[in-house]
Amino acid sequence: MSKRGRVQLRRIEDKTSRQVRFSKRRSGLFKKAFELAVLCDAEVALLVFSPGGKLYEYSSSSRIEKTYSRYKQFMSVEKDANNVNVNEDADNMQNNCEDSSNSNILSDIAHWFTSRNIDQMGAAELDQLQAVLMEALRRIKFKKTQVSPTGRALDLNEDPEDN
Amino acid sequence: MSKRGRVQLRRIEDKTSRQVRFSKRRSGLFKKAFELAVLCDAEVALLVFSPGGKLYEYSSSSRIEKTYSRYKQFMSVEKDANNVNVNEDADNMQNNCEDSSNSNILSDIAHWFTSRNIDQMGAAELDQLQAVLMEALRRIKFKKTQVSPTGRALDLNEDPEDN
DNA sequence: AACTATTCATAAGG
DNA sequence: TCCTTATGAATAGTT
Repeated sequence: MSKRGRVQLRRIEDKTSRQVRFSKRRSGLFKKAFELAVLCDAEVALLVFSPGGKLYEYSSSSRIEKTYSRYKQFMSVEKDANNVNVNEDADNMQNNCEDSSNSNILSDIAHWFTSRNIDQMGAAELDQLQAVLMEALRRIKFKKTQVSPTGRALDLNEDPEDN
Repeated sequence: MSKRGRVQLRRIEDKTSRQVRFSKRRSGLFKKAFELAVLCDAEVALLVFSPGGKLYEYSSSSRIEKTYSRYKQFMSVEKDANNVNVNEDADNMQNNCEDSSNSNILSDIAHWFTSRNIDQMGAAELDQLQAVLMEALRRIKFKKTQVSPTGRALDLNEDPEDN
């Protein structure tokens, strides 16, 4: 008997034993995830792809998507809270308004995309999404008239009103 | 000394010990997740919300979003495979292709929006984002010609065909 | 937060 | 893949 139990924390090169360890550790991990959720009343979502590309999932809530939405929302709130007026060089009231409108629109779109699949949308939702996307495009165009980081001035189909 | 280590698999009622258990088990779980990813070369994403609403996350890939996109894609492929032709009135090969392309584009856009703030993008990124949005709009329009759940056919006059 | 008795997870082998 | 078992790891209860 050689030494058992010890673990070297690096990728197991032998394919067979990697596969075996994956099975064992995967079940252990999912068990722990489940226990954490039950014992501690936590919301847990776990996604695992095996090296072979097979999917294993666990979610303490009804669906992974639900937890992921909560995650996205959490992140966007964090971002909004941290990001308050970072880039202030050539700003004025109007500029600030533009910027925060951009952020809101982006959040809205991100939320749209993650909460719904386009394949499941009806005509009304498609209309709404289309409107939001077009608005986002409008803002991008506007933004392009404001900045030209690569040096060259960008052509503008909207206001030639730069900082 | 009473019996140690033994676990009853149900919610811990005492708030303090639930909190303590949560901390301990959470770090154990994250460690295991990390080890599985490294040892077995798996892709792992883990989201945990504590009962108090605090977020803990781990992803073996660069971002949770990436793994989630893969998950969505996996699911939609599964769905296609299991569900062969469920809503099939006017479908053909091209239709199916369109649908899976939609999913991919949505994931990409969602990822864009959540990983970057438009205010921080340079011209090149704005170009790229604009292209992606326009492609999304194109697909929405295509979709609209296919379905009209509310009865009416939808017109499409907007084409932000410039840069 | 640190300790320790105990249970749990699992590596190696069959 | 499943079973066994020695060993290391995790952790519940205590301080």
